[in-house]
Amino acid sequence: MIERQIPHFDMEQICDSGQCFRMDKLGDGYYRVLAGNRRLKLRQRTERVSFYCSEKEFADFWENYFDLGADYGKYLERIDPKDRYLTEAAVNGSGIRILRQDLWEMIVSFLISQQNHIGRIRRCIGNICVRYGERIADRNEEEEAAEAGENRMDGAGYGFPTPGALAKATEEELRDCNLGYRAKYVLRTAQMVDQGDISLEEIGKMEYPRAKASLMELYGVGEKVADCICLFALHQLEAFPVDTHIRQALDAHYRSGFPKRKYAGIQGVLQQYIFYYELTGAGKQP
DNA sequence: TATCAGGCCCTAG
DNA sequence: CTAGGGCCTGAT
Repeated sequence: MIERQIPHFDMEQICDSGQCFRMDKLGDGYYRVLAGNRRLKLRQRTERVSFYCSEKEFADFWENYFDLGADYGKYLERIDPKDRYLTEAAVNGSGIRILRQDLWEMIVSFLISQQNHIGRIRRCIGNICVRYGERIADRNEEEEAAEAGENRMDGAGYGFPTPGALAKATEEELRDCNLGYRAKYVLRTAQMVDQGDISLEEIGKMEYPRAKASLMELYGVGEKVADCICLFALHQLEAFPVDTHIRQALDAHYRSGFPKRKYAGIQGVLQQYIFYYELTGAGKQP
């Protein structure tokens, strides 16, 4: 187990910020995180965080995943105190971090997220993991899960399916996973990637404008989804996804547009503060 | 019973 | 280039 004192880190906020659909509150400060074929349990009490994994796994993967090398105080300091709305939103969500997630996993997750509810998004993703993912739970974890009474098929024992695995699916199978009309988006995109029509490795090296444009060549990926992928997988903090919630917030508080110039390079972080504030904070109601 | 979710595709004009 | 219809499902 690894223990760390981490400023500006709040697992509950990260869970509810909606970047990751495979992260769960287990209660009593415990959380479960699934990423690719990895699985982590952790516990947070105030700023003290315990990671239940080896030093090596922490250093090789999770430290980077949670973006622990970044000083979010620097981002928060740049917020104009005269902007009361943004200041409140940032204080409200000051423990959010922009996770460094897998590119393919984000592509599929945000294809599924469109015009959809969080609960169903999570179910859909769980379904495709169970059906097309690799079994990853070891015996200990299975026993723990059973004890915790979480035996439902939520995909917690499975890794995220590869492009090849999803490319072999049929649209009907994916519809059975409850994807609805998004099934064809996931299928065609998986086939495009699997056949090498588009290289994820290349996209991973691109700067924001080219990466976004390339992602939008994928079937079912529009501007909003591309921005989510750029932000949550490529860690391009200049990406500023505008969904219906952000749209409403912008209309209400930034009639002349969000001051992207002023916040060059960190707009994505601020978008997360606003999104989380609109969803869970006082910004919820007009 | 309608509406609308963390949109996008496609077709008309 | 812009506008608008259609799309799975289910929570409210």
